[in-house]
Amino acid sequence: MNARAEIDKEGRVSFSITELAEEFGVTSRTIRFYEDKGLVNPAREGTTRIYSRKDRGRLKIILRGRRLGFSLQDIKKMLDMYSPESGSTGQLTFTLNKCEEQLEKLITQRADINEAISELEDGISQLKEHLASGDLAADGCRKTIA
Amino acid sequence: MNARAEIDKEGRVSFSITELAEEFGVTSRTIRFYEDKGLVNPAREGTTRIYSRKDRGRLKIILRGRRLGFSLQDIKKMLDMYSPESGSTGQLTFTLNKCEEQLEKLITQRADINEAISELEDGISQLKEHLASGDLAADGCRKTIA
DNA sequence: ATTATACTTTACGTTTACGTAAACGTCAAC
DNA sequence: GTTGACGTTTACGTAAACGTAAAGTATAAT
Repeated sequence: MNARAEIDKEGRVSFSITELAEEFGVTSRTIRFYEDKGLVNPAREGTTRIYSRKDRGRLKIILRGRRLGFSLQDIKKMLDMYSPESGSTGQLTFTLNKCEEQLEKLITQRADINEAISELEDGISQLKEHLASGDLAADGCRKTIA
Repeated sequence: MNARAEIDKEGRVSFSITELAEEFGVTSRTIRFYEDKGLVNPAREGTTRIYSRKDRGRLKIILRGRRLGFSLQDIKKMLDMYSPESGSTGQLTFTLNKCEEQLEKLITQRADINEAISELEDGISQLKEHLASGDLAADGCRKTIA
């Protein structure tokens, strides 16, 4: 396998902190903060942080977790789960339990979201009816909604 | 329609703050805090708060919003949307836009959650396999993982 | 040599969402 | 008449997740 076969656009092997910050739409401060909390651990070249593809993947997971409303602490646990270098059977079992727990939380959240979505959809169509029917006189009249 | 026909168990008409707190698993401090932020507005009997069924419904929405990771500010906006007493066409249109915006956010979140769920499910089954197969050796057992 | 650019650490500031104590009112029970 | 359960307001405290200077380092370009 040629090691340098994929070092152009998407096959990058290492990234700077600002590259990742821009790619993911966060500040470099945020990324350093995550390191402070033990969520990523990039290599160093002197003092400068060098992020591997794996680090980049972790960042992706972190930010998705954040979008889902998890705390950084939870996310740290989940990340530790995804890479079970802690080999003992006890650790694995613990990890498994945490995963299942997390899964249940997510399923609950999905249900919540589905409820909220249908309620919102109902609300929206009601609003549209309202606007369609009673829209005869008004100054700030703004109709086309699509 | 007999007005008192439903005043027993589930047909309650008013609630105290601790009743609601216990029902929803929060502290009364939390509920008062929500009032401070304008999310609920219970009646008063003297100084004591009296919560109607409608208030109770609002609380339910608030807490679901919280589970979904929304800020109280966002939740307040959403609540204001659900009750469009603001009659002008401009207000309604604004409300409609906000609703649709919110709907998109929720749909994105649902997609995120679905991703996270399947990844977690994969992770769980892998962990289970690992536990089932490699469970022969003892405590300090550390296997190199892919 | 200096300017520019990107990176670093240290550290105090800020917002959100409550917790927690202090100090008091009210009503029924003992 | 005081104990206890439940309610109230006021107000300081706190943890999480960064923002935001402040001040220095490193490298490349001018």
